[in-house]
Amino acid sequence: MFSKQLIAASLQPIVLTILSRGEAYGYDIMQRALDLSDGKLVWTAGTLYPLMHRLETKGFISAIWRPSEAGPRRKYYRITAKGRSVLESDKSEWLSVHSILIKLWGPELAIG
Amino acid sequence: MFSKQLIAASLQPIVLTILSRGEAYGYDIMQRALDLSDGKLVWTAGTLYPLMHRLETKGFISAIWRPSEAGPRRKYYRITAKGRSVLESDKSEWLSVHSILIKLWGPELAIG
DNA sequence: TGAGGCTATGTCGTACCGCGATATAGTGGT
DNA sequence: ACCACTATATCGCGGTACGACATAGCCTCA
Repeated sequence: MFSKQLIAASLQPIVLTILSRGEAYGYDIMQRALDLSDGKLVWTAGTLYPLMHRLETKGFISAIWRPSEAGPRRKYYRITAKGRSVLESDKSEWLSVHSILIKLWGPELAIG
Repeated sequence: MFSKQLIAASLQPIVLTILSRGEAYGYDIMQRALDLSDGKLVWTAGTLYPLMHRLETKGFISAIWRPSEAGPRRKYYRITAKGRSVLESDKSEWLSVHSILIKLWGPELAIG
């Protein structure tokens, strides 16, 4: 679907944004990303869980184990204050690069 | 400046877009990217030249050596038909991911 | 003459990361 | 009993940004 690089660039902002709306567990986050992208953001467990661990190690999110009503226990994540600040800078970086691309893809005079 | 991942996601589209306007050599491409990003896209030689070699190997660009009027000889690159087609799909992938992010971040950011 | 700076291209090593493969385990349907 | 879905975890491979280093031509200033 999307290139490895594009996935890499959008993974963290998407996960942090989802968590900024409230706590969620890994598998749920995968499903939500799949839904809101019309099936285009196909993450696998080998992609998501290592990312969640990295985000936790860096202090961007925190985790709590909770039993499920039906099925295996779940690890619920919450975004931290540090995570929110990182999300804001991720947003601004993305929008900055986007504006450069739009400028490039616009009229021919975009390049000196 | 920008995260490694964002750089990785935008490098190829930016280089291919610049070359879609006409031939250019590596060092020139670095300078142009620096200019049109107001100094934010700071690529180094260790980033750019291996990329150019990869793009050439993949058949997205082709190269011709030419002497410089003053200074070392230059390797001029041109985008190929395959490269143009890759650029189009890069564009559409980027815009697709962008629209997902904008949707996530809310309509107020879509205006700016 | 020569030292430093800019242009111009190249390679190597390190660190990081997406992702397929694999493992483990609880629950529910046929 | 078997399969599918849920849920988390780890390992290894391949790809890649980037700092460090190497090479070389040209120009300016002392």
